[in-house]
Amino acid sequence: MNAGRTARDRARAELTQEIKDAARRQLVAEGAERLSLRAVSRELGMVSSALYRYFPSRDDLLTALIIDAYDALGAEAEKVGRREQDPRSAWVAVCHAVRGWARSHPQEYTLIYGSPVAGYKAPQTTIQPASRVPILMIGLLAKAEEAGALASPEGAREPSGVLAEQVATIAELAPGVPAKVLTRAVMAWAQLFGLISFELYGQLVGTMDPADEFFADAMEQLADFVGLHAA
Amino acid sequence: MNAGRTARDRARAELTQEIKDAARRQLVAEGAERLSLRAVSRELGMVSSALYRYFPSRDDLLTALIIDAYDALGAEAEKVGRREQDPRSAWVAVCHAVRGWARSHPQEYTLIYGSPVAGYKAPQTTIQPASRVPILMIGLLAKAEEAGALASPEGAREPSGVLAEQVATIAELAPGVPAKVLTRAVMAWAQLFGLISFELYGQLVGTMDPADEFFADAMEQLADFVGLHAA
DNA sequence: CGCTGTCAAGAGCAGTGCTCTCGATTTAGC
DNA sequence: GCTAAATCGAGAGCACTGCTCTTGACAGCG
Repeated sequence: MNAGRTARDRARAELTQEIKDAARRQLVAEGAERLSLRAVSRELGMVSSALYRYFPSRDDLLTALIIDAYDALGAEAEKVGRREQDPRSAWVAVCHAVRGWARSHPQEYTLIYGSPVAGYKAPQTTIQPASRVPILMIGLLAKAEEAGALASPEGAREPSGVLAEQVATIAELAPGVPAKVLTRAVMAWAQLFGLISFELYGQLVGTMDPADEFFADAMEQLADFVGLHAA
Repeated sequence: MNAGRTARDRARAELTQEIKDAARRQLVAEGAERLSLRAVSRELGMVSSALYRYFPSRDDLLTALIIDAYDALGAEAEKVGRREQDPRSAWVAVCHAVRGWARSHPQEYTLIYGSPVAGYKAPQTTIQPASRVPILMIGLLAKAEEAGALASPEGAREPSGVLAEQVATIAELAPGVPAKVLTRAVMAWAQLFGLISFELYGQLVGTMDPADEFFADAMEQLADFVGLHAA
């Protein structure tokens, strides 16, 4: 469990964590674009230039927070998903868990699923933690398929051309799941985040807000849509 | 067409428009949060403090741009919608128009449908232009219903409780359209913007990107989903 | 003509990200 | 154990930002 060999290494690791924690507090309180290195350094009682020994730029600090946020959401979703036996229940529970996490961590949600921070270019290191939840949900479809509890959607066209190739890359994660289900899964994925973003950013005010019942209804319909049988 | 009576009034109206135009250029080039009053004033050859005679704050300038963006998208969608006879074709065409506008005006799209700018609170004046597109799409459903071309979705539960009340407020815009269709319409609305945001913000990279075929397929399925018959 | 309201300009405040230099301290190699 | 190298926090400074306040000039109206 010894993080580093020398005292300096340990101190560095600890301080790095403290910086991230202070930055996260600021993020939660003020939002991503108001996250200020100088304010973080003030909170830690150090001078602003010292921060640059730990994070080369503000964007790098943001990247660290982004990865942490993806991992936190991924861990939460996986935990909830494991609790359910039946794939459909797990799918619906994961959807509700994602919404719950987004509502209790709106700034972190915005950081990863909102519009990108100006001038910020996400590095490759974020895509692995970013794919935890989608992989989890695709996995649930595969599990349902194995159990024979996945219906192939009616009326949907069989993907062809470029779309068929794209679906094929996803299909590697879920052998046996029909292509028509996979395109619907991506639709469902976007639907989930569209609804959450609308709710969080006030686009539903005046109509479906508060959205608890509407969201629950939508998630049931979405589970039907991707072919998950009701238990 | 005379904007103001005195020369001063006319100059003021012109300058206000010039400020908005310069600000929009900056928005397109740099993004909303990098929009700088000082840079706008530099471009116009005036001093920064003079801008405050026209827009009391940066947020007020943003509000003006937001309203313009909503109106531009709304006008575009309405134009495309009018070109189509059949409600389903119009619905699908409007969806594609929204995506097209978003792709050609990503910063303006982000301004109105992305995560809110930090500390910015949208004033009431934005909600009327914001509702042009949803009202248009609900109207298409009502038109289809009148023509007897709207199928009531199977498998969907009839809304009850709070949800039923919420749907009732929407139903005033679309008399005759079944409640089950209206909840699906809101889902479709969120689906559309979820997909566009995913595409714009790189969440589809590695899977469905480029998204043209996928988007087209999704929109057809979505039209089915809300009960619009294929022509 | 003179008053009043409007205007652009400029200085200034408090804040930002980031760079560079400067001693002090710790680590690592011999 | 001693020295050279790496690392560290501190501080000054640059080029920005939104915004406020004051000042002096000008236009419009009675």
